[in-house]
Amino acid sequence: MEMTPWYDKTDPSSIESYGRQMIGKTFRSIYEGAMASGRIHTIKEDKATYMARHADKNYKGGVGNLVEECWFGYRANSDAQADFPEAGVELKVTPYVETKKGFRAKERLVLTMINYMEIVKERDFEHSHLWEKAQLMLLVWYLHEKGMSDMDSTVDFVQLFTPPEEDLEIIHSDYQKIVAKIKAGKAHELSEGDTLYLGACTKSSSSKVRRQQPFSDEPAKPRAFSFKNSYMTYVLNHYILPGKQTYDPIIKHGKVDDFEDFVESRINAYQGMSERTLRQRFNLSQPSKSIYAQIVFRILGVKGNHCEEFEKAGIVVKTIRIQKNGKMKESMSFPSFRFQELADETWDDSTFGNYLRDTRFFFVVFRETPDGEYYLSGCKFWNMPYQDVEYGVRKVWQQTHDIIKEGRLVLTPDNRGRISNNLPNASDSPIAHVRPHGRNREDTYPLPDGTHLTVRDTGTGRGTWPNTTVFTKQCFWLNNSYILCQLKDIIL
DNA sequence: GCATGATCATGC
DNA sequence: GCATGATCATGC
Repeated sequence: MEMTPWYDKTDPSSIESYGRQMIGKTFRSIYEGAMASGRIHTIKEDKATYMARHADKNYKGGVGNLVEECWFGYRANSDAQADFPEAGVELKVTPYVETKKGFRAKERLVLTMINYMEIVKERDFEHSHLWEKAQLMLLVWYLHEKGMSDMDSTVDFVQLFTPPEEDLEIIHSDYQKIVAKIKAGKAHELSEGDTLYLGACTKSSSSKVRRQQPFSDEPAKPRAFSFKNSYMTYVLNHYILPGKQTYDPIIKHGKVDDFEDFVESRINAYQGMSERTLRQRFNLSQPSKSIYAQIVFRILGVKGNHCEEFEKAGIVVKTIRIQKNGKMKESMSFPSFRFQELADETWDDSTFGNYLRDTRFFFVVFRETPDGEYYLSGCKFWNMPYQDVEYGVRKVWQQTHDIIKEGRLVLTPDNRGRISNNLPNASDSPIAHVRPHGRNREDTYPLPDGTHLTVRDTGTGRGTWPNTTVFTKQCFWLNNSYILCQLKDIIL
């Protein structure tokens, strides 16, 4: 068997070029190669045990440990120290997935645990433990395919990565926001949506575990610094994969003190202008449904309805119209869910729960005046407060989940051709509800295997609706009254 | 006037 | 063609 040349562990580019020789190999073959070479002495287990352990979804080390042991030949450890201390390089083996729209990172990239008691003593970002870990990483990407063991995935890309200067500004201020929250005794209220590229993600073996924090008696969930999924998706598409289209950045050159402050003040410079005036100002032709979003992006000086920073941060722009009567006309909808997927999830790793935990929103508010025109009135970055997600939305989610999973869905046809259901309504919760969201009633998803709809016999319903195993697409909505309440501080 | 079921419209 | 954001419509 051919011996792969060893590498210089003090030299980043040597580590990278040695790492590149993994490209095209499966993790299984990396293991087999290591065993055949007789070079690796740290693995005492037999093949079957080792394989089973590393292929286990619950074994967090997974293929990362395998690469460390079998390719680079050092024993995997969870030391706080860098993986290649002499070179200052951290090894990260990370999956990506294929979607209908291209490729995205499968996960956030976990960098290092946050030690609440110690981090508040750190001098500054440049001297932080985090920066030590994140300033130079060897990213090893593999495609995760559904239903396939990662052992059979091949290494596709290997590349040294340092966050570019313009990202560093934002990462730096994310770090400060997280530390400030801990210093304010609010470690238990940390949320991934608080920040832009760098997040404080939960990290523990069970959702019950709690850690001590320095300035409050309230125990907090253990968390780690991570690059958000949206950021890693951008890194993958922008720096790793060739030929991906890019979006305009808002900050084109120079530095700004704080990204969000900058964006808010840009928008606020147009406060008080009507939709019509803004449309003329930016040469936008006929008003359409997306006119308000178009205005926002034109003000921010970017083409299209996307921008680089929002993509990286996973920021979702929501334009909000408040009517003369002071109410929001509509609640806020989200993508419809697949019933089977919802039934298979638990709250802690639910699609909707994670979306709310991870997403930062940028609300831009237009208000209707007595003349019937809408005027730009203000804006704010927002993410849902911890309690509202974990108690308020959770209740609605759980109720919906249980009804679908247990096959307790009941439809009641009325005498005007409409069919009501027993999923949580807006009047059942101050925060969220469930409503249809498809092309029309016939736009459906299948119900979980073995369940079907119960149609209540109301006299009009009998025999009208066949026993069916599909149901009109539904989604979670945030109540308009709730959103309005969250906007209180910017609505004069 | 609101709640809720139903549907439209745009962009990818 | 569909996902997603946005909006309509009507009975209570």
